Amino acid sequence: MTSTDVAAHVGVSQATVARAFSSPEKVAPATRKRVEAAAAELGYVPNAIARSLKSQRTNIIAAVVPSVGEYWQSVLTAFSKQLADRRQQLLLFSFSDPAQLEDVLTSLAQYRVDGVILASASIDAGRLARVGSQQLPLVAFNQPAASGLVPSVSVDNDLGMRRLAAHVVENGARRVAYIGGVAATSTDQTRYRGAAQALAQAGIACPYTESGGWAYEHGYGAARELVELGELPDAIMVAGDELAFGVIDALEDRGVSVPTEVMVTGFDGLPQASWAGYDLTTLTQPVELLVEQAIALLLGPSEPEPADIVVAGELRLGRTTKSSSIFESRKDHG
Amino acid sequence: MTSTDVAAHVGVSQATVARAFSSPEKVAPATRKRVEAAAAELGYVPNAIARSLKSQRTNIIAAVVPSVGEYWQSVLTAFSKQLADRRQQLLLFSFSDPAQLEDVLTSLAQYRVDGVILASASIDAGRLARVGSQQLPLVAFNQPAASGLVPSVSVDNDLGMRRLAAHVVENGARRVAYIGGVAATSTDQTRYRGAAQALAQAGIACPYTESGGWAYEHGYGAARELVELGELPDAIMVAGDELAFGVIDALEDRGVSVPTEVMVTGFDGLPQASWAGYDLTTLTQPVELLVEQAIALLLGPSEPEPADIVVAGELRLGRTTKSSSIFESRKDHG
DNA sequence: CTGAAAGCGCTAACAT
DNA sequence: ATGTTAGCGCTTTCAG
Repeated sequence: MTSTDVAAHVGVSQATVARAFSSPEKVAPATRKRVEAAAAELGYVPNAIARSLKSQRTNIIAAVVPSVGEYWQSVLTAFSKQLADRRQQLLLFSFSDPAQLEDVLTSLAQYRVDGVILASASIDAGRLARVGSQQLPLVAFNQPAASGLVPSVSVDNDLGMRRLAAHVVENGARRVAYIGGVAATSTDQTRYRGAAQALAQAGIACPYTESGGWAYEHGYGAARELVELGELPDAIMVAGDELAFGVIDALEDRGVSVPTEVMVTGFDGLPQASWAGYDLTTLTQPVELLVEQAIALLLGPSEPEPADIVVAGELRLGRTTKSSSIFESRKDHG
Repeated sequence: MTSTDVAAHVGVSQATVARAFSSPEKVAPATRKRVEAAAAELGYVPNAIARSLKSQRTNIIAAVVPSVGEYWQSVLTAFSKQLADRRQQLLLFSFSDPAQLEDVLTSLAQYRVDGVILASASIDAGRLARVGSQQLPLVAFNQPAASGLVPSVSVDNDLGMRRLAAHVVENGARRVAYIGGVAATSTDQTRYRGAAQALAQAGIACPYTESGGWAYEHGYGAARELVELGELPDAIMVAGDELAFGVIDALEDRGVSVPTEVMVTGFDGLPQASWAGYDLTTLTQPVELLVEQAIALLLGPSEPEPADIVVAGELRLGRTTKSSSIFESRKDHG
């Protein structure tokens, strides 16, 4: 079914049918009705592919997202929703291994999408710069390393970790351990730096342990090792919520109670952090807002130099740090 | 950058450049090298949009998926991965409200995708039939109601619930309650029927409570009401894992211990079900396998009549039902 | 093996 | 307000 078929059926030119759909105001109401009726009858729908070829706009935004991780899934959902509101579609490119990225970016280039959201901590600066040098509108999502190279939107990792650190210190923590995700990523580095610096100001050290990933298992494993080494700190600051869930479960499996013996903080503000089972103290990322900004950067007029938007998150106080009284009584006795 | 530009640069015809990319074997090795070199230098990548216009294949599969729910996110990830392996892209259409479905299906039609995955419990049979009558290859994912109307792939809800029911009965449950999701959906109905029938065979009733959704909060709310009504059963069978997490947390928040006082079962086998914090007894859906079958149905030769594939899940025994001893001792005393 | 030429279905001047 | 016409970048006969 093409516009030509409909045109023949109605007895107008193909161009009129096309206009009836792409700019209805340019066609007489009566003609438009007849065209619409015929289209409905014949089951005609304009061909977006053909339209794109001519107009050079696809109304498709590509999202390059890691295929795993609770956090990315929530981000994806937000993008998909907000893009739908703007009549854009989301073409999904997920990858599990940074090595696949090359392929992904190649097949992406073929689709002449209107813009790309690059959401992954594990893209190195070199590649980023190369992608950024293309024509294609691009925005890096939550990748501190992208700052300056390409337009980017991130949560304020530094501020967020400082606030979490301040909170555990207020709650009496004197010895703090930090469990990171993947040390090579800029997100991990930025978060750790924020925590370490804030704690240093309170005269507290913050030894870093790399868990090697961002998933539950990684957190679980890292915390188990910490327990086995003995010498548990007052608080464990964890680089991400999913990791933190693993940390909490590992601790409690080994009889270490949270927060009575050890406080735990996360980062991200996943829905599950609010679930009663964990009720995690964390830094909630304003995902909707971040996504909104990213889309604005992508679809809006391109700035002369790459904009870097940093949005503050919100401290969520859960029961994994509610232990001021415990520490105060400890101090009384110590 | 077009094939014509590259052709001019190399000194061959545009057709040769196009062939060098779409069917390299039809072009002399020497020419191909020169074309490839020029393309790399000029940054040329074939335009998939233009290709699709001519070839009538987009290599894009659309997925229509609810925008919320842990389960759908895991399904989406599986699709995205497996489609990438087959060099297909995933165009995502998410919707939060069944009312939006109409719009979604319309914009979907414009993109002339090669196939559609319809994954949502809340599409009524009428609409399904209408969509199915189009040209477009289609597969319904985990929608028992679709069976017979359009090709479909689902987990064996009935068998799964029967096995869970058998398990709780073996573990000594004599009074069982069922917490459903959305009663109007075929998934909910099929699961409940399986549980109710299996329990009936053991002479056990299975009163149904609708929680009104599939999210954590719905499970939490439904369980809270159950507790407030008093009269707790030996086991609560829940229609989905995410609901079950809410149920467990609601019970424990009110001092009802799981599984000592009440056993809980889920359905889906989300990653979180294996997390130590919940360690839920559930029916694990073989998501990878389901997705594989769905893709095969979509991309393979179309059958004369709609195929309905039903795949059995796997029983996962967690600690939310490990309580045989408790019940046995109760029986001793009762 | 390579080139010439005709479209795929639509948009956007331009003309009427 | 509508029709005519020329492409968008590619694939694909058909010749050579």
